[in-house]
Amino acid sequence: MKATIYDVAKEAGVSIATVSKVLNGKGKISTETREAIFAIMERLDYQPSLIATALTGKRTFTLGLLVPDISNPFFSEIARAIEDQSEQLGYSVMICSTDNKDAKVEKYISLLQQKKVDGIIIATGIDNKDILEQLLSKSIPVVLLARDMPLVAVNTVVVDDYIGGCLAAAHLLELGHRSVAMLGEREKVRSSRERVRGFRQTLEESGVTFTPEQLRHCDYKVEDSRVKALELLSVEEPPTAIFACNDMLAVGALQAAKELGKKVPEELSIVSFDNTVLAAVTNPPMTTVAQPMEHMGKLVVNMIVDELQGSAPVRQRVVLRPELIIRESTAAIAP
Amino acid sequence: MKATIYDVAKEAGVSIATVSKVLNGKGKISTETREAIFAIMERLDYQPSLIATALTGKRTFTLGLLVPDISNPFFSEIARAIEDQSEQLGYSVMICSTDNKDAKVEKYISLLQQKKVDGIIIATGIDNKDILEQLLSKSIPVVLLARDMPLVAVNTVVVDDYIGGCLAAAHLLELGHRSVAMLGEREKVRSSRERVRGFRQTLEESGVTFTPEQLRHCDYKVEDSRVKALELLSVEEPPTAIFACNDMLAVGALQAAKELGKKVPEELSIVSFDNTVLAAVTNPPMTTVAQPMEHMGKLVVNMIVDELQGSAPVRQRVVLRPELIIRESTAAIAP
DNA sequence: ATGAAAGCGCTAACAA
DNA sequence: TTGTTAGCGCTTTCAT
Repeated sequence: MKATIYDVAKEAGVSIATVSKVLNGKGKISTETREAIFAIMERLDYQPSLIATALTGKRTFTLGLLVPDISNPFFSEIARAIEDQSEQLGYSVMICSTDNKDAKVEKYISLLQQKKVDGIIIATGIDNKDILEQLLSKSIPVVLLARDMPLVAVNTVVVDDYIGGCLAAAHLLELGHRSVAMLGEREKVRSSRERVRGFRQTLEESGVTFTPEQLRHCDYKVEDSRVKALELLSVEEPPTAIFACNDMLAVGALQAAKELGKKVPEELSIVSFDNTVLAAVTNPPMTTVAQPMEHMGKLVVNMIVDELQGSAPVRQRVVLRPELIIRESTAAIAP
Repeated sequence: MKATIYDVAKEAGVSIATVSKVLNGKGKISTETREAIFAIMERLDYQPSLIATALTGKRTFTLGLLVPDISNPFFSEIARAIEDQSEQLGYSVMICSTDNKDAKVEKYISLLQQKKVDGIIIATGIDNKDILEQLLSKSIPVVLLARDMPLVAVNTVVVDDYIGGCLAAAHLLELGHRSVAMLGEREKVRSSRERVRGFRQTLEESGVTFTPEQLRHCDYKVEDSRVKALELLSVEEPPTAIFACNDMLAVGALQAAKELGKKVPEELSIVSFDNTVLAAVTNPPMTTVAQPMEHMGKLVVNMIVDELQGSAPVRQRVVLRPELIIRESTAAIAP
């Protein structure tokens, strides 16, 4: 079997307490025994059991990450950022794909608690806020990422969706577009609504009208957005630009344009949101409102670890500024 | 604090042994006390600590997953499949992105062992096979996924890369292509070499020559493959088709074609490998050799869990057949 | 049908 | 400087 602290102690002719001390660099231990013990640990290939450690009340050094779907590029990119920072700080991360189903959320949350994870990062939608509130009462650090529940007092890291919408609109306006459309996510998605709001408001401030018919809500599927984009483009006087709420939806718009024989960006400009790998890979490469994913991931694990360290600050809500990345899917309208 | 088994026992006026038994449905317990105990567990919102359970020698119900990079669509899609099957079977999964660095691999493996994961799925490259051999001596189930180390006796799930290469060549041949090129991964990547081998052999069997100059090795970056594709296409008599070793490289080829003003598929056919979301999202959608990712994920966790259940079969190597998905990036050569 | 007690591997007082 | 001992929360004989 694997060597335990007892094996090391016996082999070194000391008590387990001594071994434990050198292991944790605590107490006063003579250099000789310390060295000897290290040597023996090495020789026995001793690895302290984190399970046992955790049982004595210490951390498990594991974080839970709830996302809708880890195979969605946005979340897998975020996950990578979170994993990297976690690893830096000595933590591992457990991924949980919820498909945005409350039932799965509840199941995973309870599982994570049983596994005594040190903190939970929630990047998935939760319809029933009671689930979240109950979790918060459990004295385990929780941070919402890329999701917002303004009515709940919980640490949050989000991008400023409203500004993102503004950025997209301003860019299009600057290129001379006056007739634009938008592809949003389902209505209940808050961030999508905010993007719409910023987009619309910026347009209207420039005297460009944006009516409900110029907005379509889609599922997160290119097929759906393709169809919706087709609708948007098949009217009497089609828009010259489309703002899609995320990269995947923008792909659908791109396909619709191709289907209609419209050249992008010459005949139709498209701007997306997120800046995942998808945006860089389309043809043409997509102009997009980028979310600072690495930064978000880093921040969110730092917040959790800070809270664990006791330096528990007041509940905070960090709002990051998105950034417009101009690539080749947008152009000035033909004169 | 959280309720423990002691709280439940006390509340029910029984011993913790009894509670433990009803918890695990073991031993003989009168229906009355059983019901009573369940009621109390409910009321106290009692959740057994999996840490404590694990310490008594049982499973941790956690699997480790080593991938090069979880933000790479191929691996995030595989991860999703693994997560789903794990969840079905009651396991959680811990992700570890190694960047294909042996040092990170070693670090993560040791960490996973300390956390007493029940099994490890390795979908990352390992240069030094000693690392793997040492792990295998540890009596913890290990399965290699989408990676091959023929010299090591370890359970493996892979796709038949050779056949994949054949499929791509056969498709191109059938469309009339006689002058083709290929974008591979770095030479040390075994699966890439196999794809090349199948591709070349099928061509040669049809009397089509395939020389070393028609093959370029790339890093996993669209920028690199774009450059290499540009080279391939900038010769006297450029190929009429390119087979890229994975979807990302195919994107680079697509960009190169565009840069040269070559229409895909009219003037250049492209076939890729993997069938991740990228292949579906390009313009035109990519013809690709698909890996059965969901199936691979499912299989690999089943193998681990079977081994844990003691039904330990002999070491096996499961080779899945890839499948050609024809989309719009390939066409017959102009007459 | 139920309970007492040992043990899983480690940490943390408190002694010595 | 080092050792003794009591937990942490649960499982599992072995008694009763």
